[in-house]
Amino acid sequence: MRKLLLVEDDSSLGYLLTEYLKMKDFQIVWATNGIEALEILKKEVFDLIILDVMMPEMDGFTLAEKIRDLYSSIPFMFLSARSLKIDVLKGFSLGAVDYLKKPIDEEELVVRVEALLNRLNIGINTSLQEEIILGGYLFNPATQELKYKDEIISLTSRESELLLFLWRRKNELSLHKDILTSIWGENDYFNRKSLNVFISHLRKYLSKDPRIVIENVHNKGFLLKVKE
Amino acid sequence: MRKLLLVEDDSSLGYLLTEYLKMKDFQIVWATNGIEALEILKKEVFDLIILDVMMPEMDGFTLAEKIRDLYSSIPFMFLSARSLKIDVLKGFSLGAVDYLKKPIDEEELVVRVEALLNRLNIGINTSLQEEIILGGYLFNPATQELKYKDEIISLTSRESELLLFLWRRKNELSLHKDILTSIWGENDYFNRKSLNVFISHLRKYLSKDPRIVIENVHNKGFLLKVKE
DNA sequence: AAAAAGATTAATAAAAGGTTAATTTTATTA
DNA sequence: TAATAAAATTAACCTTTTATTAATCTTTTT
Repeated sequence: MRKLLLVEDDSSLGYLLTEYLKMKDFQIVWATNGIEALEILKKEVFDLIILDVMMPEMDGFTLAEKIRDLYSSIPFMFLSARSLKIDVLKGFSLGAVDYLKKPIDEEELVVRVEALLNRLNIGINTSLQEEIILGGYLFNPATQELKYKDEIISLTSRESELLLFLWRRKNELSLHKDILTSIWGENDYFNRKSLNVFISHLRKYLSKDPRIVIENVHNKGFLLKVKE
Repeated sequence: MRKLLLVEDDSSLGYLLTEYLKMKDFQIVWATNGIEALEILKKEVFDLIILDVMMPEMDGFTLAEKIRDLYSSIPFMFLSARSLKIDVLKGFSLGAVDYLKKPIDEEELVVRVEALLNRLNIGINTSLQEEIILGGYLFNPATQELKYKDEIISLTSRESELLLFLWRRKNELSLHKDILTSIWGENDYFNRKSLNVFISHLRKYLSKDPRIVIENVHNKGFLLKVKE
């Protein structure tokens, strides 16, 4: 889970943002001033810090400088009512990854934070084609590859479609009828024979991990079981 | 040097931003519409794309979708007079790294672009010498040259475009459909035959380094694998 | 035990892919 | 503008891959 530190002295805005970000599945710690923020940073690790600029005692810019010097790798962004150009430029010159002008729209804040963390964590060359974890196997439906340790098994289109179909209903029964009409287009005697052949292929490929099994329910269909 | 593609139909704003960004030591190419932008992207590599949202013919959101599907690794940001929340959210949901509301302040644009490039991908897409490292090869899409040690292979335009296309989606599947519609313009039987010929050429050129291979996924597409 | 359904391996034919060469198109230059 | 060169497309031919069908054996159900 992504963990954020919010530094905001205004208690109503602080509370609102904290609750909203929690709802959006962020882990969030709220500090009400700079000193507290620095104390928290000594003990915990964060993915991103969100700083208000105008705060009593220590303003956000000063705090950002300290954070940058002490923990240079943690990205931070500003929230500010001061939307003067000079302030925005100052924010970025201190190394901010973003500068949001108040009034803050919580939804916009969330999508910006997500865009930032996605880029930062996952990196530039992240594939949109994701891999499915299947016990000790990795299955990539886009490239039709099934990996087990160093070994790569190239699946055919039908094999890949069938495995994906079963995986989407894993631990649930997939009816012959549904598989055949969805993948083959027609539910008849010959296609059903064909389905048996492909089930057999998949079982062979998946035999390296006993936690992954394709079970038959007599006269009903098949079932991809993924154990614990 | 960092290389940007600006897509902006308004000529005075386009000119202003182009000149300003040049002054700030960016290499910048300005396209006035989506079609032109896609043509340029076939031949050149960029670190960041800046898109206007409201444009005739093809709007920025539609263009962004195409860019994301074809060249998933290039970050893009929006410039827009439409500051409605729904537009900002749409921009980020398409995968934008930032969304700036017009009127644009050039200085703020520059610091945001710099912050992005510093954080995200310094020198990932365009290296200083503009050359792409491909195992033991150096590929320069601008000069269409592929170097291996002392040897220089001159690629034709098609060969170069195809290699660039595959490289931008390296280790991911590039669908026949996407390659053909992007490079040939039309996805038909004959162009697909032609594609096979060019794949064959590239494989021959790239055969000196076994870490670089072009794999086929039957009935789906091709995949440039760059190992370790 | 008989009949039906399922599993597995192998054989076959169709489609897709790979490669080289010939032909057409496009660009260059004399 | 005609001759030449280069590039892209099309053709021809061969190889590989794939889905289907067949053949045979095993399991399940009644």
